[in-house]
Amino acid sequence: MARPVSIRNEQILDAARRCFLEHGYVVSTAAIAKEAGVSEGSIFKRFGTKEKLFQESMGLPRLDVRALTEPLIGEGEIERNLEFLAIELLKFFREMIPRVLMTCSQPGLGPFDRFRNNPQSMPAVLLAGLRDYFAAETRLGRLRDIEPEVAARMLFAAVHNFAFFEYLGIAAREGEDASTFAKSVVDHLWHGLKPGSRELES
Amino acid sequence: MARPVSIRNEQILDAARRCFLEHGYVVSTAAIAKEAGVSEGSIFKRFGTKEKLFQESMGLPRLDVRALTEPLIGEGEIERNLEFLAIELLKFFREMIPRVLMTCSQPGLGPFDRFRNNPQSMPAVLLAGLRDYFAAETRLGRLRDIEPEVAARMLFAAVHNFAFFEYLGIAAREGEDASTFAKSVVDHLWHGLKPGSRELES
Amino acid sequence: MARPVSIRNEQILDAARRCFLEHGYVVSTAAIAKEAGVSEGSIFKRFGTKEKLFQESMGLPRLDVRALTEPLIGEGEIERNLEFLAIELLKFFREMIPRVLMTCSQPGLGPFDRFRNNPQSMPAVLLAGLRDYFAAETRLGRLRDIEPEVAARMLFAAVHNFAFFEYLGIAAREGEDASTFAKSVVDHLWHGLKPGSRELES
Amino acid sequence: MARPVSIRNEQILDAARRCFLEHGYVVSTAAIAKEAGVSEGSIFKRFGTKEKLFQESMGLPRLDVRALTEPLIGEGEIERNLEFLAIELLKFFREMIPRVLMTCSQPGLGPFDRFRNNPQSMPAVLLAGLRDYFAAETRLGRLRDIEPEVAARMLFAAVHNFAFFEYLGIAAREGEDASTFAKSVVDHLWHGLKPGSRELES
DNA sequence: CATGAATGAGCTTTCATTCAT
DNA sequence: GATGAATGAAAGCTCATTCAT
Repeated sequence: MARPVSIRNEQILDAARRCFLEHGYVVSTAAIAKEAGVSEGSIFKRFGTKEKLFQESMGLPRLDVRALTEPLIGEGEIERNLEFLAIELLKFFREMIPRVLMTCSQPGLGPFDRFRNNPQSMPAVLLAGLRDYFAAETRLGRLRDIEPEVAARMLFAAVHNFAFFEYLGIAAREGEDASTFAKSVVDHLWHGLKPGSRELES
Repeated sequence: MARPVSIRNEQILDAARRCFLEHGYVVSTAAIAKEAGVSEGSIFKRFGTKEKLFQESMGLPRLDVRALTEPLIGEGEIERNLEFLAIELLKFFREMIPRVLMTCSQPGLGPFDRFRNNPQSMPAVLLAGLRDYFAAETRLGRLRDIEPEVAARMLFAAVHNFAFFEYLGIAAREGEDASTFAKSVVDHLWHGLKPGSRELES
Repeated sequence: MARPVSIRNEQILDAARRCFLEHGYVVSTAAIAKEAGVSEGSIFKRFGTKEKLFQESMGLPRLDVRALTEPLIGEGEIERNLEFLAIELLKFFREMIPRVLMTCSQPGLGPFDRFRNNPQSMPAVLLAGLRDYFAAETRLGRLRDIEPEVAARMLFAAVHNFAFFEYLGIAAREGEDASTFAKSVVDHLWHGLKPGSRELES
Repeated sequence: MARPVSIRNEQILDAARRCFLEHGYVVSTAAIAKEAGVSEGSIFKRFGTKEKLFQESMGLPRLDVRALTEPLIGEGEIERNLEFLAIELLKFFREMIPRVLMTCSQPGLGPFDRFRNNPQSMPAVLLAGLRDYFAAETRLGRLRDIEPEVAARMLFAAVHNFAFFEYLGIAAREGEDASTFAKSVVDHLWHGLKPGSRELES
């Protein structure tokens, strides 16, 4: 009986996300409304305030890391598994990093409250998932007796940094693509830097 | 003959830095003036616009990485050297990261223009310095025949990530301190993850 | 469907005109908003900048002088016709002069650009209209063989000066009203100053 | 014994006049100081406020019209005398008009208070001087029995209008110079517009 | 439900004026 | 006397939010 909704929330959130990422929090709600093709009134009917709109549009995606790692435990070559995980992580980071960086600009709105000492926060959960994978493989003897937290962190950090530099346009290495990077990182992580360590393999 | 200058630029820049980092770019110039203990007029006399003030106050510190690495080449244990470098990097990142993140919130003012494809940008120079150190040690045979770019990036990434998580308050590991972290990272990077690689040492 | 417009542009322009004429360009937009009974925001929504508002509110009225002169050609007594034109011109100048003077205060916004060497500008068109009337009457032999530009200019100038003095409150002659002034001017212009020229009539 | 004054008031007033005439009252005191080559402080030491500076720098020049007219009474041809007076008036108006127009923009500062109903004001005095000349010549029978106020006003108005249009850049007539204009005006004023009035001369 | 006109608080910026030297 | 650094009040303008339709 009532008039049906004709504007989808996603339509507004997508536009808001584009605007915020391009211009920062200071972009005007009028600009967002125009980008979304709706009236300013509609935005406020739905989201109440600009802050709420910002938070919702900058909401972090989730990655079910356990769904990725569990099938790998004890299966295949570890190096291949790690490369696979690196690539998957990278896809995720490419989406996440711009949003995290943008929200960092608004302390109080930002991820600070959500992240601070919160083991349920997305990065903490993600890291825990990786750590559990390394722990499982260690228990199976497929890895040296390492600290799984540290190994997980190093893989995570390498990929995070790659995505971060990519986003900022920092030219770390000429024409480096993601898969080459993943292979190199895993190779170095696997064999270590110590001289002689690789040669002993044969 | 005229009234002498009684307000140092640093006094304003420090206040601006504190305000921007605490509240984001949206903090008002009035608040900055109050924090600095000067009039708004004085701020604009010195810096012209809020944008300029933001850029100057968020200006990135430089780290002379070669001054750190050069004395290390061929000297002492590599692992100790890497731990030392990690700690120094961390000190630097703790200062730099908040500024980079904050400026990322204002595309157009931000580091984007300064970073994009610019091999003279601070992160690129820093990374190059580390790479050269790894290359030098490799040439001396003190490292396995690795890709120095990759090794440098992995160290850089690990420290960067540590500082990043620290800033965001992400609880990666209970009560982990910097020096412990550095030791662990270097240990894993040195020996690698491959089973058996450490035991062969003895 | 949206809220209907409830503020007419004229409402703002009239208020702006009153304020500018009373206090000069330096009057604040806040004062204009108050005078108009609207918010400052509404003024800027409509006119963009104070400059634009000034220009629009000080826009010069037009006088269709040909519509006035054409019915007069060859009809009635010339002296009466000229008195009629003087009175009409005066009405127009009373509205126009304050605006021209006010805009002269803002070189760059003022009438300078619109007037300079522009034969389509209001004063030029007005003068041309008068000149054509004098030329037409001269062709009909109802005027001495004069230069119509000069005659037109003299009538125009006399009325312009009357309005100018009136606006500035310069007491040129005790208690002189417009119609008396018009009669006197036309009389002197018609008969000239030369002695004996009038007496010959009878 | 005391330090001698090293800045002349004229230096400041000239600069102020140039600035006000070019940019209007809104020009900043800083700009005036720069133009004058002195410090802002010095301006305020001398003139107290911007308003006072404006008024002093826009002060109207005086013309001793009686000194011009009295030698002419009863001497030479009237037409030549009137042309001479027109040219002298024009020189004066060229200096005066920009200042009057500029001050009109600041009601309250402007000439309003000085002009309003003030028979001692410069324009009133000027006009009275001209009127007395016409009256004197009329008494001598060298003019038709006219109203001297009106004749004076017509001459004054014609020259005023010429200077006014010149200042605004209004193209009244192609390539008209001052002396031609003066001759034409006096000729028309002298002989009048009535047909036949000239021919009777011979 | 959707609109966009209207608002007013608050922003950045300017600038006349003061003051320490 | 002369300077120009410093001020702070107020300006022009923006924009998140409300509201009448």
